[in-house]
Amino acid sequence: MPDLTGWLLDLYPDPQGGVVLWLLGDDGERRRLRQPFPVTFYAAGPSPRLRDLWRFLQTEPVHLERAERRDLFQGPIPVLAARFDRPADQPRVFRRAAQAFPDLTFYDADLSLALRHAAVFGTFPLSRCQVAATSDGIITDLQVMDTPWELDPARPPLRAMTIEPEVDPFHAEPTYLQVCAAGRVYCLSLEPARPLLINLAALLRRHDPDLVLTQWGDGGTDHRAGHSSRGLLLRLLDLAQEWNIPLPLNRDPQGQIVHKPDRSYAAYGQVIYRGAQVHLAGRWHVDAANTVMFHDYGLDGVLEMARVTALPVQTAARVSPGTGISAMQIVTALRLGVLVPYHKQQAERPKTALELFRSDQGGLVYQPLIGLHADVAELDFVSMYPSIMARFNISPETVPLDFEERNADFERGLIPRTLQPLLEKRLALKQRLLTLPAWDARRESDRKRVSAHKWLLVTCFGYLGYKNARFGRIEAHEAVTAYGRECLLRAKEAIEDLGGTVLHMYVDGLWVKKDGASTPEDFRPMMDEIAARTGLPVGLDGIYRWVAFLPSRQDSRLPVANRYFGVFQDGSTKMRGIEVRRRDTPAWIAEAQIELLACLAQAAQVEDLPARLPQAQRILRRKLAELRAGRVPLAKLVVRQGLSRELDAFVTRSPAARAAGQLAAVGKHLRPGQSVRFLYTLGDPGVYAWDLPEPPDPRTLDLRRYQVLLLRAAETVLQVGWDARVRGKLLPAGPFGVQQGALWDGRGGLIQ
DNA sequence: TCCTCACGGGG
DNA sequence: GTGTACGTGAGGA
Repeated sequence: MPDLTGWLLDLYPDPQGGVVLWLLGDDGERRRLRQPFPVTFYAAGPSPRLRDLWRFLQTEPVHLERAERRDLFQGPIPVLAARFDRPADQPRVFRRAAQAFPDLTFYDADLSLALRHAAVFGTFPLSRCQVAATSDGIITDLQVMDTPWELDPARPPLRAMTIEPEVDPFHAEPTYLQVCAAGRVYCLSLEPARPLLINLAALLRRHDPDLVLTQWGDGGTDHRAGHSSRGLLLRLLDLAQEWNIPLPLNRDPQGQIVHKPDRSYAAYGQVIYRGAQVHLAGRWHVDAANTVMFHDYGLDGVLEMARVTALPVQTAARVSPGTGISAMQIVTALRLGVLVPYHKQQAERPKTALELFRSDQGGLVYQPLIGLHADVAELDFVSMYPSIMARFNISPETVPLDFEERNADFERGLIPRTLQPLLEKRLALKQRLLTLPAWDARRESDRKRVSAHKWLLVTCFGYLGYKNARFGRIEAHEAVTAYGRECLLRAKEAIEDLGGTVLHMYVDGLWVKKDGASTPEDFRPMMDEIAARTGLPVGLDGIYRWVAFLPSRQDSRLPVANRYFGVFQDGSTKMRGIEVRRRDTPAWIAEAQIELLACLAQAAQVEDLPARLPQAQRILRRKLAELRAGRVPLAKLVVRQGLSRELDAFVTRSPAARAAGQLAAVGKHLRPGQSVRFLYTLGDPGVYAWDLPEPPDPRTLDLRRYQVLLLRAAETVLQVGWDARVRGKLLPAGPFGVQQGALWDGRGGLIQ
């Protein structure tokens, strides 16, 4: 076979030995190729125990030898190397070894084949490959011609097919599938099964898609049975078996369809639910309804995630960014010849009081000056924590060193090496976004790629602080936050030295005022000075015409960090920490708050704000009238809240728990991490779950409850122009005079 | 008044 | 096949 060039689509273990690679050739052919690819895991420990392990493994299909490899912290150590010509055997043999020798330390033992391949050949999903292969498809040479860091990689002519039922199976039983391929739409009735299967199989054969994009193809929970269920794809395969009609969902006839059950886990201080997964061989299955942050970064973001992490597309689509950055660290380690510790699943033990005390030092927060402020610049450090790790070479193996020492020439750590190209690519994409004209099709795609990078960078920091992480170390985590605080304080000094006032600081942002300064150029010297004093770049998020830092609701004399809203010079608004930003705020309330703020935003300067109040009051009265007249669509009044635990584990029956209870009563069991939707209703139990079979009765709506929610949200934004004692008088700065409830009479009525 | 629970932040 | 920490605010008891 002559040399082939094309894009790498997929890579997985070959049961016959080595790996299977799917290549989308420049000639448009999809080829299944095979490549010998031995993999090795290592064990370290006392010599007699390693000899025992050697004897233990002798009956297995493995080559054994003594060797020396580098541990990240200890440097070179003696190890027993176990090499497999058939990577498919490695997980099973390792499990046996780990069980029999729990006292030994294992390395490179639980690594995905794609990452190992990436470390050796530089492959990643959709990498441009040049391949020499024998006539029966065995690769003899493989060269990767590009890197994950290209801004404009050559776009492969991917074929996509979407398969979706017409409704979410959680809400109703679907009756047909809508299938789109090559610009055509087909509707396939789910009943009867025989023509469905024959037609779907024909479509799959005719279009032979590289990507099968579904809604609910993965599945999730079976709400009738209360356990994990078979999603759309598995149900189709069940049917195919029942009717004995082959359904070629897999492109690889010898490949397995991999099914992973659903689960709930704790992450980021909350519980997350992940539905069951179905992975195909030789083509990708992506379930848009079961893909982490698909709405945030879409298919472009998923492909970008796969490129930079080297995780297979189907995995990249479903894992959290934490796993993505971890994958990148693993590849870095493998390339450096550093051993990757086996990742034990340790139960998290409660932290001791000392640990709690130690970890108490997070980002620096400087309480804001409550009130309205004009001509305020918001300066943000760009990707602060990742930049600190890269700039000051903070990595588990390089801490502790103090701030000044950091500038000295130390060997680059594992984490900075991993982050550096990511930071550079993100910056380059962001810069290009600023220059691309609005009509350029690359804009949307770049935006999504930037978003995917952001999440990788953000989680890298959190991951450092997790004690079970492969390359985590709490001291490194603390070093990052310590540097962050140091940089923020240096920035404050720089601002004050140049005559500015810092109104508020929050982890990586500063809100700054300076007499006579109102344009970006006016703030430029400050930014340059901050960059010079900290070594980190700062960006100008914008200059507010006016911004309001809100007081605490519990005690209006106290400021709270990060509750504010304001209007930039270009007329756009920014809000943080208030009702609109919360996922559990009903759409109608959020829209009202946005409308009220848009009304205030028409004030070009602070002095014009009081004149906006009559208009704001009219908006509010109109909203209330809408509600009372029953003209608000019920869907816009739905509250959506996550559930952090199983139903019987709730100590207090919160509205969300009561709504979940109603669903459970009709057999729809929600698992931790899933969310429940409900309306506030009159009487007991005060809520009505949105997903109950019977539609809610609009007459039972708790209108007073919604009025309270509306007026509370209105009060949050209107207090800037409203004083309870001096009606309509503006309070330009300093504490607001408004008290909680000043706008309304407590019974849902508006104070006139 | 105290306790429980959900949420934010990053663009 | 994951991963922070902490403060605020709302609702229940």
